[in-house]
Amino acid sequence: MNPKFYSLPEEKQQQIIRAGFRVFSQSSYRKSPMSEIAAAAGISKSLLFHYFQNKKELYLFLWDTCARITVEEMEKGGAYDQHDLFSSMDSGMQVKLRLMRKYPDIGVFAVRAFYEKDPEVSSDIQKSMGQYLAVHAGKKLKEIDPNDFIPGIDLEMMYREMYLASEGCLWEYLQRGSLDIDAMQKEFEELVEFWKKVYLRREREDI
Amino acid sequence: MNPKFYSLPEEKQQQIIRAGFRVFSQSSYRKSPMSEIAAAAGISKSLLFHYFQNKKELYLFLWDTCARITVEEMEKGGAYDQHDLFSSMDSGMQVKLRLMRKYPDIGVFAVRAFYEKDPEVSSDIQKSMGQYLAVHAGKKLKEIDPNDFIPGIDLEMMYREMYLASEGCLWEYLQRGSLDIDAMQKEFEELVEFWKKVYLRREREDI
DNA sequence: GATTATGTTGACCGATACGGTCAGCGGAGG
DNA sequence: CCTCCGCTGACCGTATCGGTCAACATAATC
Repeated sequence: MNPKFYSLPEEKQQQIIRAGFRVFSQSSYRKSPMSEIAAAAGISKSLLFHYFQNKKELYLFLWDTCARITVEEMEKGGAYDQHDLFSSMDSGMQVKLRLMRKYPDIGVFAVRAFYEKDPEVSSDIQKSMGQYLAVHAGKKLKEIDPNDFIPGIDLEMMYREMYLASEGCLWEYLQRGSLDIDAMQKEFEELVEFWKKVYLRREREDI
Repeated sequence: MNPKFYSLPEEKQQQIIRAGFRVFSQSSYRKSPMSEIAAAAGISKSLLFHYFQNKKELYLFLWDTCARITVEEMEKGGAYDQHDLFSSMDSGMQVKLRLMRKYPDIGVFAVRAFYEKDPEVSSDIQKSMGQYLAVHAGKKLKEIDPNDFIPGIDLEMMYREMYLASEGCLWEYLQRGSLDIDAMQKEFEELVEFWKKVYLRREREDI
């Protein structure tokens, strides 16, 4: 790819990246035309080909960018640090939301790219994903203390249940085209409050 | 549309419908070619045009079929009947799962069609949706008794939380291409059991 | 003001894919 | 043998695709 892309004003770089995420998140690789990305970025198709040699290069660049900034933001946001269950879930979601504010379609793009079947790119995606997993694996949650929670509860189910509800929340907002991240954030925080009240031992006693 | 479609063996009708749901659920209306649907259905493009005058007619037929069979199955499954919270949630999900067994992509198709922006079909979709809503609206849940649940719980939050987790569960399974409905059903039942234990008053006392 | 370097585009190319048509194949029934 | 009918491959005109290129605009350099 053309190194001049990086000397572009940051605003313009992000415009192009956002456009790429947007278009590639809506259709498969093969059905996402360069012309559409250029139009969404507000530049000409020629200029897009000036920065990226071909479609594949742009696609893999976007995938790499997606993975890179996700890890960066996660580290910056302290999502890998050792906290209690709720606050680590909270910091993880905060990072996700901050990322979506900057790049609204990054989440859907990541999922689509990961499951992309087109032989022109699929193997590269899988290989790259493997490297990222190898580097950042093993960052686990601190062992949680069962005594913090209401007695008899299935902690694994509780965790999975919270995860699923978070995903469902995200997915529901993604469905409507115009995603209101402020509303999402507020709803997510309400969810966490609700879980604390229901699942935590001491909080329950306050009722 | 050609009435001969209905005199086709049911198996073949379903093949075509399934293929339509599949292709239209993966891309937008404009980017879903008839040739791909025909190939997925195992018939020639010509034959597809023999049963449906054009792409739009097929699309609207699929949308109508989707709405019709959903309502039919919901009624047959007793999802509109008056039950307690958990069992009505359960029967609703059972219907959804049974539908997905027969037409794996019907759910994603419905969502995509509802949010479809293409002017060639969007207005027809919205109009048709309005009619369905007008007919089947107002079927509400029975008033639930707060005394059944643990004291002090926010019932509205509880309901929304359960809804979100169900959606998140569905969405997660949909992401992996090959969806294992049996596993989904099992996991959903586990979720309901978990909720009962955590949210219901008498169940909690059993612990 | 002339010249050069840099950023950007519209027009264009060959190839492919699209929605839709149609003549005709092949098998079953008369 | 003929006729009907389900079904297809080949085809048509057009649109769109990935990618190229000459040229325009703008600003810096001399």
